[in-house]
Amino acid sequence: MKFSLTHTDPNSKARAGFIETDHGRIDTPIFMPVGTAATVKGVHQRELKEDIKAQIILGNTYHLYLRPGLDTIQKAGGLHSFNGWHQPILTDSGGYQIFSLAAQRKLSEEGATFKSHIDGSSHFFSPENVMDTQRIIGADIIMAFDECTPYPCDYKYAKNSLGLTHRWLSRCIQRFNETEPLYGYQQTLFPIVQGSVYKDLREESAEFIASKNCFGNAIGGLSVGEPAEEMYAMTEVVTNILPTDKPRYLMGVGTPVNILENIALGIDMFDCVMPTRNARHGLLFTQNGVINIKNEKWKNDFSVVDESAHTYVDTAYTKAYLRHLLVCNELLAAQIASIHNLGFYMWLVREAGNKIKDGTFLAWKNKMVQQLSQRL
RNA sequence: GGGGAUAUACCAGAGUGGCCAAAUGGGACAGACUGUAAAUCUGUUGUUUCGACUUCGGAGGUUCGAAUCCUCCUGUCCCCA
Repeated sequence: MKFSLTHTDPNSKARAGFIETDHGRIDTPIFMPVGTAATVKGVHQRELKEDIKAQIILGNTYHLYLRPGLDTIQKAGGLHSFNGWHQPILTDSGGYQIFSLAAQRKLSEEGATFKSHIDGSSHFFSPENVMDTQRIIGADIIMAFDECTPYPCDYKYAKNSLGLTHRWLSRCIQRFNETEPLYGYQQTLFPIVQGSVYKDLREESAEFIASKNCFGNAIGGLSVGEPAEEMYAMTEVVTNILPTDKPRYLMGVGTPVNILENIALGIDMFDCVMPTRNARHGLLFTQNGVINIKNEKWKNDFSVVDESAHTYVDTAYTKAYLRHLLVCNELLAAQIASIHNLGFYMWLVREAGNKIKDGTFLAWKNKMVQQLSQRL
């Protein structure tokens, strides 16, 4: 696996480049659609590749471990073979589930005990078995097992949690280095910076993570409810420390504006459920602002979904029709809206890359940030 | 022709003397959603100058007090002939 940084923006810390993996190339900056349960909800792999132009998607260790289970994934020959997506995949480790399923887990030095959200059964995740599990799932990029702290989070908790995440990271790296990929292609491990919204903890964490000299580095524990300004402040603190010659992944971010602002701070990789979840709930992202397609105002608007036409659905259907499908709770609504939103997100990061390459990123970003926040 | 039932907000439907401007669904209208327990969740849905005011098919009556009890009228449904 190889990361090449080809362009840096003279007016900001934005960068452009590409990652080469055994499943293909990833241009950065990149957005990675989230496909928790081995599918990006509502979207065919073919649409992901050909219409949306996704280059890498996510999967989730916790969800895939519970269903269909590791035995099935291994028999399938790994996640790529199982779901028919033969481009790069990244798996989250379950660290986010420590945050989102907090009521159903117990943390210890050794690891985390979970109650399954499906049937209530108990399961134990440790840095070691999460590495083994991600070997079996077989993603190209796998994530360290961390604790994603909530917001707000008091300093003492954040500090203790950070220590645990760091100790877990050392164990993750050791296990990762002791094991081999199962399916004949390379895997790489990304460690995760934590530290909540505390500058000194973020600095400490970024330095520790950088010292591990992994292929790429991630920032976690943000976009969990904190004001955007705090998110940006923490990103900046961390990107000032992380090495420039390695990709930086800001986990779970975000809105189109969040993505542009964080690209400007030197982030290369993003993922977020927002384009797909909000699509299912009727929110469309466009370069002129956000549309709540369920609103009555669109009932008789027979203009196309999005004149920008980043994907075929944008001109194949009208706003009035998409609104109708959503109001009727038709499955096609989720599909159209998801393809649209993901196509828009992919266009956004692609365009950001183009602007970085031709040196006009900052002005373009500032103009876009104004437009994107509008409510249509 | 005889007997019985029923009428509640946009719809369906609870409520059968005061705690009722009226449960609950649905619909409608808004809002939320950031490493997915999410095709989910939340709010509003008579008027209002926020103190009140006018409502439960219509008219009248009983009562301190009526969606609730009584009388008549109107509509709808069911059974028998």
